[in-house]
Amino acid sequence: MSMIADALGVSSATVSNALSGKGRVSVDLVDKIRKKADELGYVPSNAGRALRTGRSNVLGLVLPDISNPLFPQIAQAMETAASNAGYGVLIADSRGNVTTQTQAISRLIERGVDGLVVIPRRGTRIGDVGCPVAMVDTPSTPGNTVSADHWEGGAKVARHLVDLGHKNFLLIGHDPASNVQNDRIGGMKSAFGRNIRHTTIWLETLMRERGEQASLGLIDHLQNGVTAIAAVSDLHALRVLTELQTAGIKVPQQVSVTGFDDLIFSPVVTPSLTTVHMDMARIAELAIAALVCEIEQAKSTAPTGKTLKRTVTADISKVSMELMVRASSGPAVSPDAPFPTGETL
Amino acid sequence: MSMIADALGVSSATVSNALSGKGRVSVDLVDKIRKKADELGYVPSNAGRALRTGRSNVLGLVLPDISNPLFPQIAQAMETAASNAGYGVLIADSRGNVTTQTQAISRLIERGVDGLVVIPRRGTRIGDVGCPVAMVDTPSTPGNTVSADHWEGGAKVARHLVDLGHKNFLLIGHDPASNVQNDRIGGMKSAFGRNIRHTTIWLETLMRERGEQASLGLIDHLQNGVTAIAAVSDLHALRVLTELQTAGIKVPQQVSVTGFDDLIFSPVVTPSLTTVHMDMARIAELAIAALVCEIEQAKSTAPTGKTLKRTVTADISKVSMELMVRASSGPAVSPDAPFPTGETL
DNA sequence: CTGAAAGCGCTTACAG
DNA sequence: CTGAAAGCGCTTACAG
Repeated sequence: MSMIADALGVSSATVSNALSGKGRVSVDLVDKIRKKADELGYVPSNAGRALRTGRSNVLGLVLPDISNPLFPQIAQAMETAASNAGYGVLIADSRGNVTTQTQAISRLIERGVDGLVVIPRRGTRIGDVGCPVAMVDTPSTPGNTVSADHWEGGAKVARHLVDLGHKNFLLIGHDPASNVQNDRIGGMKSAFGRNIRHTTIWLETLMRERGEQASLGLIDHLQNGVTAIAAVSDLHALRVLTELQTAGIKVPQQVSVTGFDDLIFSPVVTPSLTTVHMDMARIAELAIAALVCEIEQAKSTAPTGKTLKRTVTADISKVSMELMVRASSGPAVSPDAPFPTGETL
Repeated sequence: MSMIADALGVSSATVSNALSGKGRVSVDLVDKIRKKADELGYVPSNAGRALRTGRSNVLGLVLPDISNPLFPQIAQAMETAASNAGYGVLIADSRGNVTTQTQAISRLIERGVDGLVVIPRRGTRIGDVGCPVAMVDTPSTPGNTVSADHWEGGAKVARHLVDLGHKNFLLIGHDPASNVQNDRIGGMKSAFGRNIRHTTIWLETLMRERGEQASLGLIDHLQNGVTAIAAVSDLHALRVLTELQTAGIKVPQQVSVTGFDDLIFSPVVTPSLTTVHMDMARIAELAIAALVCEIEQAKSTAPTGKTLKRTVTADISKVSMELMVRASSGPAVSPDAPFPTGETL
């Protein structure tokens, strides 16, 4: 910056003012300075600015464990939203447990992030960490900033299946401690009338009891009259789908299968998976906006002495989910017809 | 820091020396300073340090397009490796095209990263960006720093299938411009003797010609004697697998199917997918190590005036891939037996 | 073994 | 409209 100032015979203060567009500099000088800056390939030093302003323009993104196939969507959406707001994104993986999540958070704080977006591990609460935090989990989680309306999503798939004539459901969850999964399943149940039968199985519990490779016992359920299997994730839906297909059972002719999240493989498998899609871009935008707003306020609070109340954002905290009807769901088999046994049963 | 110094009646220089362990401070003073620092909850300012040392201790990770389901593994491995080396990771998504890749890179540079790990878009070359760059693509790409030995991986699956008696292959790629995919397919072909027949189809080409939903025409190939289908990604293998199953064809009894990358769903589908696994943790470690090494050199180069040659690391630049034999590959159907037609053919 | 001093690159009152 | 000056928090020669 001082090079520009010297080259033009002005002060560095003027250069700073010109480049930041804070006015107070004549138009021609601004032009000359801009030109010179480009010419010299000037790149402002973040460190200098950060030291002076006390803000790094970097946000931290704390993700739960890696195995979540939704991670790409989340990270990409957050990066885009942050970048549009002028922020960079530092990532941290909380690798499963709460301890590493805490460590990850402090590592980010040490790096001087201005705020944190955290996708918490199964509803862990984040204490006060000394900087603004936007939490994205599910509307029912206390402290949640923005998230998809998982409950509504559950209700949507369930209604879709009920409309197709299904009356006997198998609901598949993974982790009974997950708020998101509970909301999805809760939403499904809320859409069932009293003449709908349904049972829920939690894969983690099942696998802990019977081992990783345990069969899901799908066939038994089908013989008990289940005609629709709704999973809380496309990953589980895929597992169900392939297990059924291998047993010679036709989807959706004999059973309908639905998932959640619209994962990358969902549209390309055969039959393509009916699922519920999340508008991650929107969620990220809102989360980042909330964060940036809090950061700005924090800045203005100190000088003015006024403590601005956090804007109540209850009305924008739920982002609607979209039902994607594809090929894996269809009309229920007539309830009178005996269950058509698959060839390898 | 000055608070600690004041509280203890020493200079901030001493506090700095004590905390950084650069010696030159008596043991008891170090102890006292440490204690005080903890007591006051001292967190060193990255900005201050960065401004002074000219290094941010942050690395940039440039990823190609979001749809790559390998992204979680990559990001997580890089974050872990970087974090172990004392670096944070700033992400940037190059969203498809080369222009945004370039923009992403300059954004990271502006944020003051000390180095860049870039997973390039289909073999785009990265020019001089003014900071150390580690590129992870495939050994055959000029300028590649570290990567899995995709060629060897291809050879491994192919050999596995040949050993099972397969003599007629369908090879499935996606993007003919991808170095990685070409190496994988090249490796496969290298393992075929002269009595092996094989044809290759590229999905992107096919879909551009016939539309997104185009059938892969698998049945035709099977009727022409194909007994093994090897894809360059589990995603395509899954597509093939479900398309075959829906057509009533048994995997692996009638056809073997293999993929690449050991994606999250591969072990849980039925039949579980035979695939090739990449040691991302190792690759990330080596990439970060190479980068850190270059960064350190850059630092020491200036004062000493010596220009250290970049260490030749050709011998560690290929990380071996591991064949994961699972349920989707099996013995070839006898070449004499007529192809057993699936029920819906 | 410890301290005084300079300076990394920026921004922001303040004066002119 | 422009400039001189101070200071953000650290580290690093250099003196003592």
